[in-house]
Amino acid sequence: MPELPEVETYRRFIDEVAVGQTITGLDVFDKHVLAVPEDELRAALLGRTIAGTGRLGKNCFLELDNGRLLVLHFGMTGDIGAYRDAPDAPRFTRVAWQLADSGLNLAFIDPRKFGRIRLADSVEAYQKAKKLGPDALQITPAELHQKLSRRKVLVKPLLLDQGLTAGLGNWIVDEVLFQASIHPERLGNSLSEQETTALHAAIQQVLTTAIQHEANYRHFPKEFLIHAREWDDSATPGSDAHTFCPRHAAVKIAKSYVGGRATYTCPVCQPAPA
DNA sequence: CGTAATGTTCACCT
DNA sequence: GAGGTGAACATTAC
Repeated sequence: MPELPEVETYRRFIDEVAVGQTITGLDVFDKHVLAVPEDELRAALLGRTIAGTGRLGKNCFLELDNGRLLVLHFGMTGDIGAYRDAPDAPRFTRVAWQLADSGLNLAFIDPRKFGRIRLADSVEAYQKAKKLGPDALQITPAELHQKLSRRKVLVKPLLLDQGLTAGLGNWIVDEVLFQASIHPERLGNSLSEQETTALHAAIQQVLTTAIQHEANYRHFPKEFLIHAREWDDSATPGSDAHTFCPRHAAVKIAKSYVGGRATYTCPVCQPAPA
């Protein structure tokens, strides 16, 4: 799940559950998701109070009272949760933090274990170390245009590149390109300023809409392409209406692979480059 | 049983 | 260096 809107939703959850709380315990059920030695993590966290939260792209920050950061990246299947008693720990909880005041445990849940937990000295240091570009909600139209226009690369992989802008994932890139009527195989340097402007507006619109719906894709507006993705089949068995373009009732959404990733497009809305 | 999967990274090739 | 391709990671769910 975790693209920018999910991570923002997790951040808000952590903000409500954990800010102001002191960390009194760390449970590591599977150290595979730790990118720092467990001892170091324990020493850095125990007794510290969570002063606030932050987010950059798909990375979530818990700001400690000494200025350091606990950084959560959720990989492909990560999630966040809370529980009071050990038997109630969500399935696939890999790490949990005991919060003194509420008695709750904050859970890092990750079935596939591609997520990672690390420490950082500051957002800037982390951003530099991981070579992350500006957050997808912060990048300006001019910046986006400049970055795209310098590269002779397919626009879809470009938008997925966290160094160009941070936070866009596979589903959202497809949605954004559909909303902006741009084919994913257009080259970055082939986009007009007008197209980049439309792209920027689509990024803003899709992300803010997704966040409003707490990243629950099934609640997205019906003019969103996302409903054409295969996973919606299981949500609405027997119906195939959703496999058509929201703007062209007779046009089937096409599935292909761009940059090695499953890609959905409307052949009419998004004409392939010559 | 086979297949695909929301992310990231690295090796290897042109 | 730039860009493309494919695999690997670990595991579930369909």
